[in-house]
Amino acid sequence: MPKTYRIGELASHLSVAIETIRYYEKEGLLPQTARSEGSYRLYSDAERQRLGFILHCRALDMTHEEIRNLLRLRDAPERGCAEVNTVLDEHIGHVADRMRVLRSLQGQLKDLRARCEAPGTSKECGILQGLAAPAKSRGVSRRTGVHGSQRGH
Amino acid sequence: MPKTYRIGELASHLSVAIETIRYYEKEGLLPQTARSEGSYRLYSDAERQRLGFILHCRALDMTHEEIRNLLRLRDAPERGCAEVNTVLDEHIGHVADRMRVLRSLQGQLKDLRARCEAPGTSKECGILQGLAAPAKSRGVSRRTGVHGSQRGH
DNA sequence: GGACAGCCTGTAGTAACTTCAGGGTCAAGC
DNA sequence: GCTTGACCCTGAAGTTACTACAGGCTGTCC
Repeated sequence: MPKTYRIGELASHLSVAIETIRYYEKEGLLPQTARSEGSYRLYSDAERQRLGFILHCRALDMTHEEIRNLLRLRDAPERGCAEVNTVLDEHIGHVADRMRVLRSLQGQLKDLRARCEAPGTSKECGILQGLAAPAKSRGVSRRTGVHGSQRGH
Repeated sequence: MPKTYRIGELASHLSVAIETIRYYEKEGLLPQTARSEGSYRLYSDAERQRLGFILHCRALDMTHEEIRNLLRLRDAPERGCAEVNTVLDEHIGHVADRMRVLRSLQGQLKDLRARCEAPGTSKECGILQGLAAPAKSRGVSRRTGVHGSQRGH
C-alpha cells in the first residue's frame, strides 16, 4: 500500500506551517483527506504533490482564486492550456502594475526626503510641509500593499 | 465663526469614502470631532488639513503606524525633524525591499510563461509542470502582497 | 501510569478598509 | 402637518491569507 504522511511530516517536508495546510483544506485548495483511527489527517503522495503545486503558486504571489483556477485546469487535462496562459499572463500583468506604482512611489518619497537634509525643528520641516500639501503627481492609486501582511514592520 | 464641514462634504472635497473618515477617527488618526444637534460630525479646517495629511501619507503607502508617528511629530513642533527623516528613510527602505522581491517574481513568472508558447492540452503544459516542480531560485519570501486588499482583481 | 510530542477543533487576531442592517436628521415640497 | 429623499448615525460582519491561541484528544516511550 502507498505511503501516507501525517500533517507534521508534510509540513516539515515542504517547509510550511501545519496551520496553513489545515487552512488550505478549509479553503478547498486541498481535499478532505483520509483520517487515521484517532482522526489524524493522512496524506497520500498525490496530495503532497498538490500541496507542492499550491505552495509554488503562492511563492509566485498568486491569490487563492488564481490558484483555484490553475488547479481546476490541472485536474482537467483534456482542456487546452490556453487558459493556463491566460491566468499566468494576467498575473504577470498584476505584478507589472504593482511595480509601476512602486516606482512612482519611490520617486515621490525621494523628492520628499530631499526637502529636509538640514536638521532643524519639525515646525519648519520641509517634509511635513510636503505631506500637508496635496500630491502633485497623479496616478498613484490607493490600496496597494507594499507591506506584506504582518512581516515588514 | 469658522467654517465647519459635514462628513459628506469633507469626503467629496478630499475624494475619500465617508466610512474611511469614520474609520480613521476610530483608529485615533483623527480626533473625535464636535457634533451638531442631531449628532452629525462637524469638521474644522484644522481637521480637514489633518485628514489631507493622512491621505497623502496613505497615497505614499505608509502604514497607520508610520502615519501616527508623523502626526505625533507634527503635533510637537519643538522636536527635531531628525525623527521625521528616520520614518521616511525606513519607509523608503520598505518600498525598495518590495521592489526587489517583485523584480525577482517577474523574472520567474516570465521564465514559466516561456515554457508554453505552443498551444496543446493542459496535460502536457510546461507551465503546469513547472509549477509542480519545486522552485529553483531562492530568496522570494512569502507574504508579499502584490494584490492590494481587494482591488486588483 | 505518567510525561511529552503531536494532533484535533474552533475562535480570534492581523491591516486597512468596505459593506450591510437598521435606524435617526433635516430641508424641501405638497 | 406630513411625506419624500438625501444625508447621517452606530455596530457588526466581510475581505485576504494566514497566525496564534485555548482547551482537549492520541500515541509512544520509559
